[in-house]
Amino acid sequence: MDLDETDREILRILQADARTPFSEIARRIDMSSATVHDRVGRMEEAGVIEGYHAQIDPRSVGLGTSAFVGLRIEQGRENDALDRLREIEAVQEIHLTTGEWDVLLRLTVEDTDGLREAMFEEISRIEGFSRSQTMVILATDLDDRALPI
Amino acid sequence: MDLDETDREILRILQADARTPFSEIARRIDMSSATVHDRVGRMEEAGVIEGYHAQIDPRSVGLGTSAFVGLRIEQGRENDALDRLREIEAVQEIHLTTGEWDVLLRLTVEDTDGLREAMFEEISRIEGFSRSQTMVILATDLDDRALPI
DNA sequence: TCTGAAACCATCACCTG
DNA sequence: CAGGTGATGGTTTCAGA
Repeated sequence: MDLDETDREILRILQADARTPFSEIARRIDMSSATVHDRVGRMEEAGVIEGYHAQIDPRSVGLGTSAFVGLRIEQGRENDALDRLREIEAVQEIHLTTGEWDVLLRLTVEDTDGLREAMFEEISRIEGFSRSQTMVILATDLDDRALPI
Repeated sequence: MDLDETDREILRILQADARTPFSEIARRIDMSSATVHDRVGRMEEAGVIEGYHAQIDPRSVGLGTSAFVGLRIEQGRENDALDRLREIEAVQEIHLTTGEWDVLLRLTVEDTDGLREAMFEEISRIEGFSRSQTMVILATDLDDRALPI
C-alpha cells in the first residue's frame, strides 16, 4: 500500500496516542473526520496498522524481571523447537538472528524464581537447543520508542 | 497501586485492543461505563497504564531491517555513552544487561545500508564502548505478546 | 459504584469538485 | 474518486446521589 504524507501523519498521531479521537486527528491535519475514518480503515485493512495496545507497566502487575535468552538450535529441529517456545507464557518475543545465537527470546516473569522456572523447567526441556545464554535486564533505559515514520 | 481482578480484566482488554469503547468494557465486566472510566483514569494516574499505541507494520513505512546490538561499555563512561545512544533515531530500545554484553540495543532501519550507517557512522563514534556484536533479525516469530496479567 | 444528562464522537449514505 | 456534509445513534464524561 502506498502511503502519502497525510497517512504518515495519521500514523504518527496514533502511534503516540492510539485513543486520539478521529475528530481531533482531523482538526490537526485539517481534514474532515470522515476522511480520517476512511484512511485509518484502509490502513487497517492493508495491515499497515496491526492493532492498538495499551502499554502497561510490567511491575504494576507483578512482572518485575525480564531477560533476553540466546539459543543455538540444531539443524532440522527449527520448527518443532519454535512451536514449543511459542507455548511458553513467559516468552514475549522470539527472533531468529544472525551472529552468536540462532534464536533470541525475551522473557518477562515475576522474579528470579520465575526466571529459573522458565529456563530450567520449560526452555531447557525442549529438544533441539544446544547452548544458551541468559542476559538478565538490569534496567531499561529506552523501551519501544516510536518508529521514525 | 493495588489492582483487583476487575482492574486486571480491564487491563487485559485494553492491552488486546486499546480502542475498545469503555461502554463495551463495561458490558463485558458487567459494570457501568462511569466506573470503567474511573478505574482507567486511576490506573493512568498511577502509571499502571503508560500509554496507548498503534502497532504499525515497520515494512509498510519502509523500515525493513532490525537488529540487536550488544555492546561492552568502559567503566565510568556509562552515562555519557547512554545519553548519546538515546539520540540515535534508529535506536528503539536500550537495555542494561548481565552476561556477555553490558548494553543491548534494538535498531530499526530501512535496509542494510541503514544498518551500516547506524553502526559505523553513529554508534561506533561514541566513546566508551569497547566491543560490539550485531545480530541481524532474520525473522520475528513472535513480537510483543500481551503480558500474562 | 451508579444514574442521568450534555457534549462529544463515529459512522454512514449521499453529495461535490 | 478522494474528500466533504449532515444526520443519527452511540460514547465519554461529570456532577450528584
